[in-house]
Amino acid sequence: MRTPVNSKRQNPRRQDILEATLRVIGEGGVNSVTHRAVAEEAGVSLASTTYYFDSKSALIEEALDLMIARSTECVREHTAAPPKISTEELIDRIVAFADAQISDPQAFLTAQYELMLEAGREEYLRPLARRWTIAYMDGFSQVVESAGLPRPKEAAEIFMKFVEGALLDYAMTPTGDFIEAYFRPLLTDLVTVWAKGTPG
Amino acid sequence: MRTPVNSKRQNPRRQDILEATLRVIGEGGVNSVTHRAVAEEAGVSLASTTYYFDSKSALIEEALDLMIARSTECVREHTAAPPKISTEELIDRIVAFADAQISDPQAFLTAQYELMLEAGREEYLRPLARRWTIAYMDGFSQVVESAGLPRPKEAAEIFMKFVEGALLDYAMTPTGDFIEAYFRPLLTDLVTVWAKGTPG
DNA sequence: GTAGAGCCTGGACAACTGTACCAGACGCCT
DNA sequence: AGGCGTCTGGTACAGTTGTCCAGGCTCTAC
Repeated sequence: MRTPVNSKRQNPRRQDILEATLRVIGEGGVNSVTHRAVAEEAGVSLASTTYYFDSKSALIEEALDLMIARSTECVREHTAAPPKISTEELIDRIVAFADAQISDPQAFLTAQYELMLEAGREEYLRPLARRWTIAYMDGFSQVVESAGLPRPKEAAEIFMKFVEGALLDYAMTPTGDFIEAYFRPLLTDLVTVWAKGTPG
Repeated sequence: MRTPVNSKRQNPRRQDILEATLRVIGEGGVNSVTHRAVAEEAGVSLASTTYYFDSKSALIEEALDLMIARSTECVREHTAAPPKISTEELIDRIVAFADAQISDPQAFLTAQYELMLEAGREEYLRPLARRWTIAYMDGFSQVVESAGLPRPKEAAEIFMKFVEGALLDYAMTPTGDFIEAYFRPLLTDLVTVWAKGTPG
């Protein structure tokens, strides 16, 4: 017996298929994923997709897993902060995060929200979605705490919901200068009001 | 020539099909809509769905139209307010609205967000989605103004995004006492902080 | 070289899809 | 009664889908 050179799980072709799947999801949504569409996008044969993944849902689940991993990484990047930052820097960081979310192939933003909705229906996606929410929440909590805002837990919770709602709106109708013309002013209002108006 | 007693557009069976379509959307998402599923749900023959609607997308579009009409009605109901209300009543009204959104067949909540995402992709849904956003925004603006909060436009914008984000989270992982245990406290924080901490 | 194990693919299959067609049933007017 | 639109259910059909499998390929061990 020999050790397989190409272990199924880390075969580069397998990765290509996953990437292609994400692209397909981004373009047409989770439900536009078909073996054929993915295979064509990845430039591999149809059977490859069923060879590397037990079923379509397995493929989708793993693709979403990958997406979440990246999204989580993105949150961490933008929220990892030194112990003390100013309110202005807090705002900058959240703005930078939102910007990253929509600048990256805007597709993925939509895909994230789609996953959340799908998770409301499909049991097997719940853990994934939950993991994602927690990572989000952790990041926000940490950065808010670093800024020394009063009642950081509530603040993080509120800020996060606001960001989610705003990004969802953007996903629906992408507009030109969303970040600077719309998002930053509102976020600034929200954060400064919270910083000044909240009893410690 | 006679005027048809049963104009196609207001035939009760037609309405049944639309209602059934909404139920199907609520249960399995927009993409789970098939002529056969709708026909079975409505208890009519397969051909009826193609008889009353030119195509599947026409059926879906009209169903979403109906959904939006109801959702808009719901917003109006909860935000129509006398010229002067207290901050507490503002909170109560928004809470009541959120409660209505999730208590009604929770399905519809998911369907609304799905529509928003779909609108980001499909041109033909944009007008629908835009109409919906505007109605939402109008309602929030009005009720916030009635409460005499400072900078009502910004407040409405922020509150609405927060509500959207929170409801989206609920759609993802419906939890027991969402409204009273989670939503109301956070909203109260947000509104009172805004009311007290914002320079007029 | 040869054998054989793992890797990959073309092609097939049954299931399901949107849509169209048709023969007839119902209700209403003359 | 007769006749004519309105409506209904059954069925057909072509296209797409997920999944499977038999066989071809490549590489290693001998």
